Amino acid sequence: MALSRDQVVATAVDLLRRYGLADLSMRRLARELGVAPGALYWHVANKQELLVEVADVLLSEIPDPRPDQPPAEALVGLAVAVRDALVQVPDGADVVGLAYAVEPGAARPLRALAQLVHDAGAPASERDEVASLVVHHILGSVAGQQDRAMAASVDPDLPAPDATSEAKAFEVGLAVVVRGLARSH
Amino acid sequence: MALSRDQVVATAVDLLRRYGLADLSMRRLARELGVAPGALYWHVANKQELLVEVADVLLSEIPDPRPDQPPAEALVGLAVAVRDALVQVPDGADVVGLAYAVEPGAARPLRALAQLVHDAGAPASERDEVASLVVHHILGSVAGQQDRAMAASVDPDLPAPDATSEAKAFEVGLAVVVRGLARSH
DNA sequence: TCGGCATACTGAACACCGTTCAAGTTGAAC
DNA sequence: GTTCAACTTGAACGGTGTTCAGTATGCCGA
Repeated sequence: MALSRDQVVATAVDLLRRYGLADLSMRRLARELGVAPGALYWHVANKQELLVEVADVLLSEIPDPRPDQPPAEALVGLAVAVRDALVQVPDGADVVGLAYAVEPGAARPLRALAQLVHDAGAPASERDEVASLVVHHILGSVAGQQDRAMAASVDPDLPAPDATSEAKAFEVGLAVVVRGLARSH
Repeated sequence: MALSRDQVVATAVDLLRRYGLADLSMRRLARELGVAPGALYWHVANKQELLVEVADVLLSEIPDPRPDQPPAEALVGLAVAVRDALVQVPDGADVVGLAYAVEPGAARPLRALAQLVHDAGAPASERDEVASLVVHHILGSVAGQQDRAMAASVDPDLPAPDATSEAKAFEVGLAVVVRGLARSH
């Protein structure tokens, strides 16, 4: 059976999940699919486009927030959910960061985040600015935790980061944002 | 005269400033110094270490905040100064982001930022968490602006980002953080 | 003045990378 | 059975970070 774009993207996601971004090369991906590297370029324009697609898949698995919660609570819940989804994936923050730079509103959870920022008190004119503050906080937190984990695995003198307290630290920053949001007008 | 570590780092900074991270390869750097690539490894353990040093130089040029301002104002001023310094350097956010991941408190301006976060109302237990929120906001904002500029230069249909309004957008998010920081009750 | 020695550097190689493209192979429609 | 598009190959182009045996340079004690 012929290769399909979806198959290429799905295998890329799998490779990322298992080995991280450094091992997600076009050549490695082709080998995994039993195909010559050039074949990938029939289905995908270049690696960057592929990674945007991969980011979409990662984000698409995050459920929508429940509509019955107060907005501030829903905002925190969704931000935590996005963070949780991305820490599981090696280099998840880098991949999504790239995609977010290309088009910030492409993925549904990120659009929902912007909406909740508005509902939680930001005027419409500041919605996207504050949403990107939250997104950067998520991506920075994920990248930081993963970098520290990586550093600790290389140099055993360094303390391995604890997932729970990293998550707590993230929520501290998030709470400041939510508080600042409530005090507009 | 023999090469020195400082000379290697300074030339790396220069190359970054002029051509960006993609053109800051060990080979290119060696060519610029009139030396074989292997020679660099006498002065620097690897590229990552070099980039951390480069980030230090970029940040070291940022002046300390004036001590007579109210903390919230000083915090905004310093954050804006750091942002301003980094937008001038192609891929400045990536380079500093890498260094920040390795050791968050290495550069003086970032330590000062954490101090000001405390002065502006964060309890000591939340100082570093909120500081990293601000740092991620800075780096995300810089990376975003530069990515959009890059995208616009490739595809002329896209709007070129306006530096002034990008800076304004950054300050909107920053203001939310500062507001959330001000002592509750 | 000579030998020895640390410092500094070269040249070549290793094992990769993303991307392009002429030429080849399929498989379905006519 | 032929034609035509869809798809794939194989080979190449021009890079990348890093290693390391060997070579040169300059200083220091004898």
